[in-house]
Amino acid sequence: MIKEERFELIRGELAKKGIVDGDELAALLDVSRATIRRDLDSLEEQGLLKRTHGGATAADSEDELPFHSKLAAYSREKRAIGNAAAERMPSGAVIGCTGGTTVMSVVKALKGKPITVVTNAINVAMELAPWESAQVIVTGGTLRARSYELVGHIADRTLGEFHLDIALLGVDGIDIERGLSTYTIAEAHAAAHYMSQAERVWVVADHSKAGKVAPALIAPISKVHCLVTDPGIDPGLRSRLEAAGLEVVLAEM
Amino acid sequence: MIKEERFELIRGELAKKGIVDGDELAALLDVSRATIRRDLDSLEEQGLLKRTHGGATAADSEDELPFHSKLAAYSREKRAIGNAAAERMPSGAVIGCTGGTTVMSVVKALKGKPITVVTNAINVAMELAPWESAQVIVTGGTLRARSYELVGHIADRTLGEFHLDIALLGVDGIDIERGLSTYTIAEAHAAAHYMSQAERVWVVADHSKAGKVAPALIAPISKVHCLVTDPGIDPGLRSRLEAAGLEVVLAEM
DNA sequence: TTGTAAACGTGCAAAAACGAGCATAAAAAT
DNA sequence: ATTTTTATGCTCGTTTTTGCACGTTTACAA
Repeated sequence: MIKEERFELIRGELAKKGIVDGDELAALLDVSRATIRRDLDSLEEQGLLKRTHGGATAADSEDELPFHSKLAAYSREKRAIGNAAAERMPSGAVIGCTGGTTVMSVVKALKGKPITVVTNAINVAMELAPWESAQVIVTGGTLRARSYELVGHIADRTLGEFHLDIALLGVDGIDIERGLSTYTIAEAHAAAHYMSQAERVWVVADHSKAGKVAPALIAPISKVHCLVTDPGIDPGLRSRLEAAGLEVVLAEM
Repeated sequence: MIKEERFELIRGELAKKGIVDGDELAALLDVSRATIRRDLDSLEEQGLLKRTHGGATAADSEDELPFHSKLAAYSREKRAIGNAAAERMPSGAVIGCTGGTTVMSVVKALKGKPITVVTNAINVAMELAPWESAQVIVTGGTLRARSYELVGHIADRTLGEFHLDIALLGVDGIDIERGLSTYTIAEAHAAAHYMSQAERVWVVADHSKAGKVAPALIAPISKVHCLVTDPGIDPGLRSRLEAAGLEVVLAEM
């Protein structure tokens, strides 16, 4: 029996029982405990399980969170932006939220506020689920692979039934000429739909997005009422954005 | 038996009974009282329970994790049921899923299988999000407070647009006379709707639900094709269920 | 309030598990 | 065929965990 074969069996046992015992594995696979320990070490290094004394437990099944990696970038700035945006959010507002890590920071800071949230991002909904203060409406739709956003005609139809006080958008690019943009058409479409249903449009983005243009265009700057970003934004760009009639809020850090 | 295994069983007992006795645990786990006391100390430090003289009670700060605590009750049985149900799930099937911890166990075991899942539970959707093998459709709707289920006319309308191969239901009670039942009307309504859209109905429930009747009735036993449960079910009850034309699958533990 | 029995905590010794190093055996490369 | 690499099992010293003993504290009832 080769190593990979053992790895497979160990993972199988782990999936079946949740907890494995070193002695049992040694007997089951007919190898020494030393080998089992080395195997468990390897598997732990791959993040497939968590070692304990005497065996191992299933790793907290956050196997592939494509968001965790992104969250690391500018996380300080995102947190500050989240707090600033949440602070300015009026109680009782009906808010439409796209997905995205910056929007998630705002949602986290909104905990406990009496608001209504309409969203097509299930991670936003999950975050608010334990809090009775917020009423949460999920649009429904098809879950985009490796994302947490719902898209398609179901999402569109549901969103069309709501009037929003504020559309809260996270974007990948914000530019004077080209306006708001993001990486995928589906996200751009959802963002544009939120804007069309909303009284006011707030954009949250760290300063690295300012001046950038991503492939999928959403809308011109003129449609945006407020941008919440961090103090790292270029002052000249900020002036031009304000000259375009956009309120720019700099989060305190 | 390793320490983590004891921890899990202690949490399970706690979730089942709400209060545990040190002597009972010592007898059940076949370790000394000193070890039990040390275990309880550890678990208290993790905030998973509250120590008392002679044992421990469930921690009351369940605001943050309304789900984790529930998961502990019969977690071994639920995992076994999840594996058994997932194994019997045909590739490519279109499955409708309610929420509930037992259904979540099945969904976790379905990782990597090529299936289509229609669900009104956002935690189910979150679990499947990283896996490209599954196509996930979320019904949308209003998020029930402190739960992860979407309800209301949006959920109904979306669900009505789908034909399901299998309705996968988690219930709180399954009884010969009264049929399937659950704790809230909203959940019962959702479950009944899944049933009406599905070719076949599978119910997953640990043996503690067998013979019980919860307040909100869903449907009679005759509408169910298959029950996946654990070997702890009363043999007489099992016979009567099978006599009623229901296939009963006992998960291997 | 006071007595009593059960439970608690601490110190200590035994047992189990761990990590590191080394020798052997198998596999791969030369 | 021989060398190099890799994998496995074993030993030994160290760390962690467990069980027991004993004095102290707590809960319950008279």
